[in-house]
Amino acid sequence: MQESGEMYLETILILGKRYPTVRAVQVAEAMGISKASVSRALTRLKQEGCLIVDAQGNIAFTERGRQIAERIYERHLVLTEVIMSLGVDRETAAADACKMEHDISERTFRAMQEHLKQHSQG
Amino acid sequence: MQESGEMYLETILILGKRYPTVRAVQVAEAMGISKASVSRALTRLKQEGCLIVDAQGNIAFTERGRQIAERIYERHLVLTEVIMSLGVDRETAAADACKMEHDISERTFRAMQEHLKQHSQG
DNA sequence: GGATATAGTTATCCTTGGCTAACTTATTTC
DNA sequence: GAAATAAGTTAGCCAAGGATAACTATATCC
Repeated sequence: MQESGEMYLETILILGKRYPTVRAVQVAEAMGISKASVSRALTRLKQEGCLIVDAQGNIAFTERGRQIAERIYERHLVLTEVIMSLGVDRETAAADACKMEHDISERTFRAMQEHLKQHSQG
Repeated sequence: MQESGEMYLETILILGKRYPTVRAVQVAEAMGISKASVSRALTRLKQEGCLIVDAQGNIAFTERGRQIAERIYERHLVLTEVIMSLGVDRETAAADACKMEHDISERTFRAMQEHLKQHSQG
């Protein structure tokens, strides 16, 4: 799974928390890219078994797709908090988290999460 | 400057610390990519005013190129230490630092560096 | 000094991931 | 129900950044 695929899945997950249904045009709007690009990306993500799109154009996750999306979204939230705990403003922290969430190892992510727990509870 | 350009410059900087001269073939070897790819990348980096290659094939930095290389290399070293300070092994930390070094904002980087200072000095 | 090694370049191809333009298909709305 | 709007797809373009293959140029080794 490439960074861009993960970004699509994460965006769809977040849209799904706000709206009863999610369609391609909302993804394009949310990500600030053309609907042509979204259309092609959705085709790839369907082929990769991450998404299902019904006849009405409603986008749904497969189990695999949901797992990837939730993993990335959890990383996004935790990494944003970790960076903010160092004194960085929320907007900068979120932007940096959005890059890091795709890159870092499970080990480093868990270590950062653990560090946050220690320092937010203590 | 794209991530890949930064990786070339960082690699050349590190090779320059170990060897009196640096040539394309060493860069290819160090990065594990073909010399054709290196050749084309060096052409781009020359055009962007980051590198100079003499008639013998020796690669040298311009001021601009050196600044980019050193900025990334400093990030690499500091981020590796930051991640290791969370209990992650050096190899994993270095691999993650290698991704993060290209992505994160100056603000977040400095905050991480500051955090490391506090916690290493005690 | 001629054959082999090594180094570097060029041409061509691939994939990813953007774009616009043009088309089709739905859905509204009068 | 016809026209207009919205949604989605397809085709073709671009740049980045990899790859091979084939070539040139330069060392090095009998």
